[in-house]
Amino acid sequence: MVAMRGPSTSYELKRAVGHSVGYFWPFPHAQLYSEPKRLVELGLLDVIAEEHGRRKQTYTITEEGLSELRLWLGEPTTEQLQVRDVAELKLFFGELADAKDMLELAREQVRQHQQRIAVYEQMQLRFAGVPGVATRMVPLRLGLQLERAALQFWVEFEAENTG
Amino acid sequence: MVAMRGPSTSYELKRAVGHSVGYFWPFPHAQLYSEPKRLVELGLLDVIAEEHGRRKQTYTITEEGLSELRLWLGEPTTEQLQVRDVAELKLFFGELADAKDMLELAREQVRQHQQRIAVYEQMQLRFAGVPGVATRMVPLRLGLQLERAALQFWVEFEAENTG
DNA sequence: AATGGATCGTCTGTTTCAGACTATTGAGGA
DNA sequence: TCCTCAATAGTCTGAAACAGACGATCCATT
Repeated sequence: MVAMRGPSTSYELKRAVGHSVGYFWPFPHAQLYSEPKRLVELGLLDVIAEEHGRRKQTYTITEEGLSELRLWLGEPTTEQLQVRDVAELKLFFGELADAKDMLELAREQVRQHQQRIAVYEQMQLRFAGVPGVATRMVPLRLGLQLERAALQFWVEFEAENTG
Repeated sequence: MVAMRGPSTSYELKRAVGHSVGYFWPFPHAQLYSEPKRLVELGLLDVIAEEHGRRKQTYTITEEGLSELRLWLGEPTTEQLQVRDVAELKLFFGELADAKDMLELAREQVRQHQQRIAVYEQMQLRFAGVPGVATRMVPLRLGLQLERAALQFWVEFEAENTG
């Protein structure tokens, strides 16, 4: 996260993460403050303490940090994709639920996924022309694909279960 | 989870969960032992202590538990779908990585998603004819759709970044 | 009798997480 | 000028989630 935009403060990271990774993999901002500290101790980040009488720490990645990062990028990825979706969880109990409830669930999911897709498409548009950002948009495309797949599923489900 | 199959032990749940929800939303089995206890205290489950000299607790859902469950199923679902995928995370740093590494990442992802899809399709086939299980297969379909979307993405990505 | 696999369950320590809480800064209006 | 409010910057706490080692037991084979 750090390296991509040059030196950053935790707050800046928080914002950057907020509308990128954070969209599909949210995590509490407090970690954006505690993690850098850990990484500094490991020698992977440096602090460029500045202005404002000690508040506002700016971090840069060190050479070592960068090579660690690249190492990680080159490692095989064994973890499976995880999907956490309480809607899907509810689906597991479909038999027990009111048909009405499941239908409402589907409708709501359709709404939410449509909305999310709209947001993603907005982002794509906004950054479409900007040079250099192109590669950063790649993960967004995956997110979009997944959202669309989910949307399609719920639309079908709704159709099947409608009167 | 409990209600769908009638009274169960934690171990049975562990297995059942293992090849259903657990596929896309894994969690440690220890919770399958601690949670029921909590739910018993809340009056949502009953213990049918049996045989084996006190080991092996069998749980049933109570009337109250069932109505709580139904209540939950009827509640609006506000949580967004979460996707945790370290491959996608790595993609965010694509600029910094070796092109080679990203290509290998893509290839590996293609492999993994194909394999996962195969497993899901197997499951679908196996339970295709079995009566009563039909509705239980619904969430699987969503999982399958998502996997296919991911696969498609990585295939495209690989194509774009090859030679 | 010994092995080993499936069953059954506990325990420990670490991470993650949600979200409340505190401060500071800077811009704009009364 | 002073006030207020939003944005910025960061800490803290307690609760859940998590990984994974560990301890038992049962049962079928060798």
